[in-house]
Amino acid sequence: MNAETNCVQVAVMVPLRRIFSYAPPPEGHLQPGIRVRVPFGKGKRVGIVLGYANCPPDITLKTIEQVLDVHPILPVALQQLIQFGAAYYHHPLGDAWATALPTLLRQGRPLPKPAPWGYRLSATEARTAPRQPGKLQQALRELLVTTSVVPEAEIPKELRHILRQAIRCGWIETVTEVIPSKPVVLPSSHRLNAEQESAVTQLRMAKGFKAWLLEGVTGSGKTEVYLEAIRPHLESGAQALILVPEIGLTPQLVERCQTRFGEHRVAALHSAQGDGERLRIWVAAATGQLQVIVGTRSALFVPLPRLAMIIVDEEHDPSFKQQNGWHYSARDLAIQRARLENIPIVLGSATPSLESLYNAQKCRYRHLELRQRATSADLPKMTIVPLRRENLQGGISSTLLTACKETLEAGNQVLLFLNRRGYAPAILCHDCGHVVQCPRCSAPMTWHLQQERLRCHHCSHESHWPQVCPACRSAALITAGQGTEQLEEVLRQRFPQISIWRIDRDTLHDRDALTTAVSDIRRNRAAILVGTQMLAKGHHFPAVTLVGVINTDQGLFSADFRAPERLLQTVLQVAGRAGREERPGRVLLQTHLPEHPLLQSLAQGDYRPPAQALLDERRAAGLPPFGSLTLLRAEAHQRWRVDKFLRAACQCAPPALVEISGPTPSLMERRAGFERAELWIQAPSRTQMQKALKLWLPQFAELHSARNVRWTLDVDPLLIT
DNA sequence: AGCACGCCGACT
DNA sequence: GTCGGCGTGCTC
Repeated sequence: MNAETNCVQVAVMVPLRRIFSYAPPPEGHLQPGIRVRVPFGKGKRVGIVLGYANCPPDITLKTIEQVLDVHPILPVALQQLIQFGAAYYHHPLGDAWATALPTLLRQGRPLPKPAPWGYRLSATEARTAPRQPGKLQQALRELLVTTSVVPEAEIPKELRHILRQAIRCGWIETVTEVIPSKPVVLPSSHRLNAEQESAVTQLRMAKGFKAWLLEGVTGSGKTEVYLEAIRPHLESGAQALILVPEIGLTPQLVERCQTRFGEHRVAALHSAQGDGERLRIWVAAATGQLQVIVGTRSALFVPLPRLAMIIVDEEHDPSFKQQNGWHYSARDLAIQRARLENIPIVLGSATPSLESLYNAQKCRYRHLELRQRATSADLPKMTIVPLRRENLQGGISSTLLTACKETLEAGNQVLLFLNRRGYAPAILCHDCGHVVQCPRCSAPMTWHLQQERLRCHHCSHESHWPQVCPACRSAALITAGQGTEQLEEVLRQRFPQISIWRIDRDTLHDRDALTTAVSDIRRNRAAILVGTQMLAKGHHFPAVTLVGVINTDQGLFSADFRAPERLLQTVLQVAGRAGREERPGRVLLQTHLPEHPLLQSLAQGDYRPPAQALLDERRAAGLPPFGSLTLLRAEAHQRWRVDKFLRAACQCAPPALVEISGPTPSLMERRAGFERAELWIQAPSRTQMQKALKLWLPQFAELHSARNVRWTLDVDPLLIT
């Protein structure tokens, strides 16, 4: 045996930062990217072949038990993407692969055969003269004689059952691979304005890798630009990938793509689908049968052999960053994928992340702007409502109540945004001030009136309303603060005749609930919508002319340095719900800090000036996107173990490359019964950060104090929780 | 992450 | 006398 081929390197799908070696199977040479089943410990695991290596002959290797694929399960570019992403986020390679593959493939199921793409006359049949009885048979034959392969989608419905019969008889055969048929000319769309036109033209001219930031105010028709930019690619048979932050946004976008490009060319891919359905779509994408995939984070890894363009919609949205397991940013890795596949990528948003704005300013991205709303509706007017000395009812000022009344009387709709579920975010003792805490987290319990339960929003803990104060035994416990449930209650008392919808995770249970609610709302006249984040994203409510932001101040005091940025983005996002169609809208921002410069700037209605101010603050503080940030988080049942580990990690840090602060307790010191703390690691550049982590990580992984401590690295963290 | 081995409390 | 708690150690 060749010295270089005596053992196979396998990334086993376990969260271990190691590659395992196995003796080759009798099947012969295995290409990188092929799945194998290997004996591992007591059991068996699925792994990915990485290549061959020269192993010392004295160690005994187990043998690869089963080769699961004939060809690599992912094309080379995606293999490289996973490799890159695992290295960049310092995550075990096998686990990164597990995250990237659909569940059934991860579990070792064979790659299913693709559904038939089209049909043709079998070789013998094509030569013989037509002799099929019956009109339908004759029609089918004529259809197939004129074209070499007829796509599934072009077979008329009434011929379908005859087709199945003909396949059984053998005079027609199925074709799975896509045969690029005559060039498709897709029906053209409605008119673009000059800005959209110019953006589309530039995007269509892009050749090879190039990143674009498409910054367009809400209602400026970004989606239209995406669709028109990918159109020529689809017409020539290529594919496009559209990433969206949440499942809630997929149905409407998929529908829009389908009406324009044809139902059979477009599919959604997201976690609410069943494993089987997901795999079917994955295979159809991988064989080129589907041309447009609209998907959430994990759809980034779907193989698309003729991929021509990637779109990341709402690129600023934090959902693109995975919060557990492999902490990757689908937006950042999408850029890497575009680079590896040498294709253009578009990041779109009305409120781009400061990272992307900065990259655009540094000319790393080409900047496209849409300043006009596509419909002639004006941007809503924003007004600050000072809350000091206001008489608040369930958190609503009389100013906002009056505005609601006027709006409803005019037959229009009101949207009230409050990013807090439940009835009250806390309950406290009127006598001693004690706040009822979750026993397992350092967070107050939220009161849910309908279910009559106290719930912790950070772990699964629930309890009932306490009889007496746990601290002083007083019975005078009262709710503190307002959640959406309470807001809804107050509004029902105030406007008994008006329909009120509350949209949050507590009122919407299944995945269609939001879509149903949205269409109900659209059919209604005067109505009030109360909701959290969920309501703010993407949906159009044409009759909404008043938006009230109940608790604007929430984002101004957070210890998370990104909170003000998110505040800007969220407020402008909800503001964008108002005054679409031809009705002018207005937005009222309730605040105790009316003079706050950020709010003053935001109230002008433009994103850019306040965003630029925040960017300048970040520069001064040396925070991202200026310099690179990584968090080393640790948690354990005992606080001393956490500190001991983090201090030991500090000790062995490569000097001069990075600046370390901490250990500091996490924003939420206790969560689900774990004590948590973290180290802040800063470096002047991403490159330098990577260099340091590469030297550092293997060392602290070996630390004695690392036992009993769960630790994770979060490179480019988004939420400081 | 699993899964086993390994030493100390409340039960048939 | 056992059943079983989760501490700790390993997985080619």
